[in-house]
Amino acid sequence: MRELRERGVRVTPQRALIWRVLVESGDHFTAEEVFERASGELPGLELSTVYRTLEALERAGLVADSRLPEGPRVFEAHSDDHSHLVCETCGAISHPDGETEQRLLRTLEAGAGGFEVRELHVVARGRCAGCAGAGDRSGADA
Amino acid sequence: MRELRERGVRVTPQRALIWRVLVESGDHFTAEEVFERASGELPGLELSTVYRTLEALERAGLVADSRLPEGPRVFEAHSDDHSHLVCETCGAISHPDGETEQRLLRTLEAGAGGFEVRELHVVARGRCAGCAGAGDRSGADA
DNA sequence: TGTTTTCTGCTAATAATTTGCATGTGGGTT
DNA sequence: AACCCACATGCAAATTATTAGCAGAAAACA
Repeated sequence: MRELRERGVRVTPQRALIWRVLVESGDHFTAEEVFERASGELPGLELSTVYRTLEALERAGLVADSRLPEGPRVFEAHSDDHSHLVCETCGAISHPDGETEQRLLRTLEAGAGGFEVRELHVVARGRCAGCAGAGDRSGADA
Repeated sequence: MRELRERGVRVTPQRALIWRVLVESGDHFTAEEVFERASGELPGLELSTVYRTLEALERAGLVADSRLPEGPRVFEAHSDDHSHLVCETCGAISHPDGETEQRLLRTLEAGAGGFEVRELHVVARGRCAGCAGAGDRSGADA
């Protein structure tokens, strides 16, 4: 867990584990989900510790969080993007690629009349390629 | 308040008032803020009623809500856009114009590899034209 | 190894939102 | 104009998500 130390985050078993959970899955989890996964490997772990760790990792720039239109906050190992594609059919969350993100940013700044964007969060809800292809009409809310 | 009735929303003094508060201000409010403004005119109004009313108006398509990266949900009289420019200096929330929104949508769909976007939420944090122009360095967090 | 600083578990607090229930009322009906 | 009844409201309490306080434990570093 050199990665953490380098960023000035004190390494503890809890932090190393939580970080590993996020990195290995590469997925988005709520604090509760992180807690479930991590406490399997480290019984006695507390949810409040998970929150504090996620906060520490965020301060260090290692983790990012988003508020989707519904449900609690989701956390993920940091990537510079803050854009999410949420599939309403299967629940999967994915990211558009970096170039698309850049285009979104430029598009927005071009049309926002002098607003200087520092941070851009995009959440699209709809159907992922898989679900759209599969049950084109049938699987709409299965 | 014909507008409400037409949309199948039963009209009560509470609902008419809450709707008026949102429409007249044209602004974004938290449930708490709506409550404060409305209960000035209708003492006895309850916060839970505000929540239930906002929910009813949302179901009817008259109100939209967003979850900004921080703070409680904000509600506004419905406009088809779900994009917000949040000024970190003065706190103002504005919208990009409809054309920009359309462009954002097309940009995203073009780059999202088959994801079908049904609803797009964009939140940009930064500085509005006014604040960026005014205190270019001084007013950064005033 | 000792010291200092910072985490962690545990418990309790807070903030935001939702729910249950008895009563009251909008608005179509007679 | 009185009547009905599904639905809304006030009020209180429950839930959910997140944060905070504190005493003991354990990292980092001399």
